[in-house]
Amino acid sequence: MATSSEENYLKAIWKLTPDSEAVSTNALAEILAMRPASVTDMLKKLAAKKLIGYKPYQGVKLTASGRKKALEIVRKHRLWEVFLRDKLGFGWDEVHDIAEQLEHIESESLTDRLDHFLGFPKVDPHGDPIPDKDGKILSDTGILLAHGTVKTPYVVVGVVEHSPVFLRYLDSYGIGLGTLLAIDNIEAYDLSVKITINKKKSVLFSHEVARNLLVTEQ
Amino acid sequence: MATSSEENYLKAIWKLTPDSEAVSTNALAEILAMRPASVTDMLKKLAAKKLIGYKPYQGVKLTASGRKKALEIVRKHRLWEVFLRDKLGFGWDEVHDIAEQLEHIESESLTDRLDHFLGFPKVDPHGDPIPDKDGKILSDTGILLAHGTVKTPYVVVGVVEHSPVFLRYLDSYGIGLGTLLAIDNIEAYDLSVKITINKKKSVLFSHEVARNLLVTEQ
DNA sequence: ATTAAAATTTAGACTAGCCTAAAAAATAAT
DNA sequence: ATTATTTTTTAGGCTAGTCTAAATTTTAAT
Ligand SMILES: [Mn+2]
Ligand SMILES: [Mn+2]
Ligand SMILES: [Mn+2]
Ligand SMILES: [Mn+2]
Repeated sequence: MATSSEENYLKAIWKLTPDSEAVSTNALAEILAMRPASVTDMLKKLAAKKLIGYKPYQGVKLTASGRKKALEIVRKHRLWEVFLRDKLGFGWDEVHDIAEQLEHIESESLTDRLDHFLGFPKVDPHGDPIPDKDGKILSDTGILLAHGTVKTPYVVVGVVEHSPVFLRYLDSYGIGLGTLLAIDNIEAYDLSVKITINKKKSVLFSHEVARNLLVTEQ
Repeated sequence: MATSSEENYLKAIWKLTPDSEAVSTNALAEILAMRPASVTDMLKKLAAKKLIGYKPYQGVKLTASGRKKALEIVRKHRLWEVFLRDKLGFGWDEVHDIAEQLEHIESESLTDRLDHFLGFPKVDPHGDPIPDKDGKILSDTGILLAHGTVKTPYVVVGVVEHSPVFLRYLDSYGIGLGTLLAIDNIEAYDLSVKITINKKKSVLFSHEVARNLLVTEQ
């Protein structure tokens, strides 16, 4: 029904406003790595298909059916990421690019059988929640480690930044989903943080790292 | 590198002449369900990329690199078919259409990990051999049941016709890869065959069915 | 050897999806 | 309230991949 390109636009709009606020043409062009003029063209097509609400110069919003479609793509993307890691042994830094292709495979039964095969996972390898068959999706849990308090025991539940280079950096410290972290202290000067990983080694992270890690207490 | 469309053309050429004979424009148009004029256009593009040898009015042949590329697609297609049946539980009548999409996913490591995950299968759900990483592929085994002799014990190793309707017809008789068949007799009038399935029930098949079943002795 | 038929290519057109450059509208600054 | 800046849209252009209709070439039939 929808082309890969259309699906990428819908997903991008959803990512920018999971709660269906208005999104600007430039913001879309930015994350799609495309020119604003191209975005305007596509927005007209999506509007003609009633997948978005679009008034010139006013930004766009997903319609109910557009949001449903976007969540289908997100669901497929995240399920495939789980498959790639759990079944094929890819690292969390490798799964995204391949899932970008796999998310466009069209077959409802494929998606549902995959979900079943994977044991109905709740989150993907980056801790992001996986929408269910009906498009229901849990809200992201966790706070930024950068907003955490000293001495509180935390567990990593997700990442904000998804770039392979960041993920591999975390790998190099043995940090992944489920890793226990505690803040030893926060340096007032540059907000860098001293962290104890898994109750063992203590290391220093920049604020940049701390505000890209999602954690929950306990 | 190659587009999905280009890949489909290369695969179609390979299917028409696995041994790299010349293929006609019309034959390609036929199996690609496209117009000859469109095929001519694409042949020029493939020739420019040195994937085929093309002389106007003379038909086309795959070059070594074109054949390699074609076999990569066939490898991916057949591996995904195995995945869909073995891991997700799809029937052999359902896997082809989904594999038509999955075969275009680009990632060498994905293909190789999938192969490993599946236990390096030798044949796909229809009995067709799966090319290895280097493009080596076994020649099809088996003879047509229609060419078989009475009373010889045969085992089904493949199908010629791949249509879901034919495959489901076989399902309805409990016939799949590995099923034991014996020809009780061949009717001289219309070449219909009386067959014993798995040494149990005996049924009558048209010649049409018999020449779409591949079997080997014993 | 001509002529007829079939196969193939060429010519011209269309859509999707992108682009650049210019125009228009909205927003921010004076 | 103008003017300047930023955002967005319009206009026109390009490529890939398809199509129809017409021309050309090859093959088959007389
Ligand atoms: Mn991802
Ligand atoms: Mn993810
Ligand atoms: Mn197939
Ligand atoms: Mn097959």
